[in-house]
Amino acid sequence: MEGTEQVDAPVSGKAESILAAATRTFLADGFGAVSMDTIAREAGVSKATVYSHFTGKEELFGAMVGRVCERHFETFSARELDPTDVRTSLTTLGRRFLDLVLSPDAIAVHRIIVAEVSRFPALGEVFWRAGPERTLGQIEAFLRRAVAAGSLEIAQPRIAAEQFVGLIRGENHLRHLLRLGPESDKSDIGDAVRVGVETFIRAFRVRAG
Amino acid sequence: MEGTEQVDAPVSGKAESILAAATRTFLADGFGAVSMDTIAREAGVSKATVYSHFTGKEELFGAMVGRVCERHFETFSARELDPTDVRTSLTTLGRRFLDLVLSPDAIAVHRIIVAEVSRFPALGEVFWRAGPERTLGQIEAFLRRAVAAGSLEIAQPRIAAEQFVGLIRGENHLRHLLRLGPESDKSDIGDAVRVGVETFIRAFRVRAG
DNA sequence: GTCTATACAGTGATAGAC
DNA sequence: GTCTATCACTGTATAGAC
Repeated sequence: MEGTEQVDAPVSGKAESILAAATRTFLADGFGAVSMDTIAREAGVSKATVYSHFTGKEELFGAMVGRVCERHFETFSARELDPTDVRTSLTTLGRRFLDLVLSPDAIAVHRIIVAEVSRFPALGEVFWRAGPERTLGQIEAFLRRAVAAGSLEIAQPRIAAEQFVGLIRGENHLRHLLRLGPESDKSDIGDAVRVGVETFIRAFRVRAG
Repeated sequence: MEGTEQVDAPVSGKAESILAAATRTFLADGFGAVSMDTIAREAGVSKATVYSHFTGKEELFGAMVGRVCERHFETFSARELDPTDVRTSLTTLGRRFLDLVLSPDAIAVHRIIVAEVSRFPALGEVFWRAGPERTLGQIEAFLRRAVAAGSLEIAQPRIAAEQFVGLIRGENHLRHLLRLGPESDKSDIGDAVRVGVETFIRAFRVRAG
C-alpha cells in the first residue's frame, strides 16, 4: 500500500492525518477560528510536526481547499443521459446537481471559500474550475446533444445551462447557506427539481409547426 | 438635526460613529479579522468607550448586520410596474434585482453572513426576512397582477417568483462572490437580464388556442 | 461617559533536545 | 522527524483617574 498513494497525496502518513484534521476543523469552523494547536492536537502530532510538513497555516488551508474541491465535484457527470428523453434526463441531472450543491460538504466548502476569497484570491478560481465550471460544461454538453437529437430548441446552450442551474437552485442553496428552517428534506428537493425541469422544458421545447 | 435621528439609531453621536466604523471594517474584512482596537481607532474613540456602548464584539456585529440589511433592501419595489407589459416590467424588475444583489454592499453583507451564520444562528433569519423574502414577495405580487391581467399563465406564483430570480441570477452572483474575472460590467448585467426575461416569458406566456 | 494603562489568554511560529 | 518548551505578538476585557 505504501506505493499506491494518489497523485498530490503527501508521502507521509502523518502529513495525511494533518491534512485530514485540517479539513475537518477548517470546514467546521472556518479559517480564523481554527488554530494550529487545534489541528496538531486533532491530528495527534505536535505543532512543530505540522510546520515541518506545511509552510504555515495559509498553505495548509490552500492544500485542503484544493483537495476537497477536486474530490467532491469530480463525480458529477451527464454523459450517459438519454438526449431523446429530456424530461427524465433533465430530472436526473437536476437531482444530481441539487444533491451535490446542497450536501453538507459542499455547503461547508462554499461557505468557507466565499468568506476567505478576499484573503486568498486564488481560491475563487480554484473553486470555480473544480466545481461550477465543470458542472456547467457537463450540462451544456447534454443540452447540445438534446438539440442535435431534435428534443430541444436552444440558441445558446452555455447560457441555457446556466439558466438551468439557476432555475433548479432557486433560493434552495441560499436557504441552506443561511441554515433556515428544518432543512428542506428530500421530498422538497424532488419538488424543486420537478417544477424547475417543467419550466425549463416549457421555455425550450420544440415549437409545434 | 439633533432630534431627527431615525428609529433604532443610537442616541449618542459617538455610538453612531462606532457603529459606522464597525460597519465599514466588518464588511471589508469579516468578523474574525477585525479587532476592537481597529474599530475604536476608526471611530476616533477609545476602546473602553466602545465597550461602554456595546456589550462586546458580538453584539456590535449583530447590531451592524441588522441595520445594514434593513437599510439596503427596503428600497426594492415592484408596485408601480405595468402588469400588461410584462417584457418591459420584468426587465425592469430583473435589472433592479441584479443591481441590488450584485452591488458591492450586498455582496459584502452576503459574504459575511454566510460565513458567520454558524457562530450567530439568528443572522440567517434576519437576513432572509430583510432581503430575499421581501424581494420574493414583491415579485410574486407582480406576477399575480400579471396573471390577473391575462398577461401570464402561472399556477404557483410564489414558486415562479423564485424561479425568476434564479433565472436572472444564474451564476452571476457566484462569480461576484468568488471575485472572478473583470467584474461583469453593466452590459453583461443587461444581457443576463434580457435573456433571463425571454426564457421566463417563453415558459409562462399565455398559450395561443 | 470618556480616557489611559494594563492584565490576561491565546495565536502563529521557532529553537533545541532526542 | 518528532517532540517539549518558549518566543513575540495581538486582541479582549477591565480598573481606575478625570
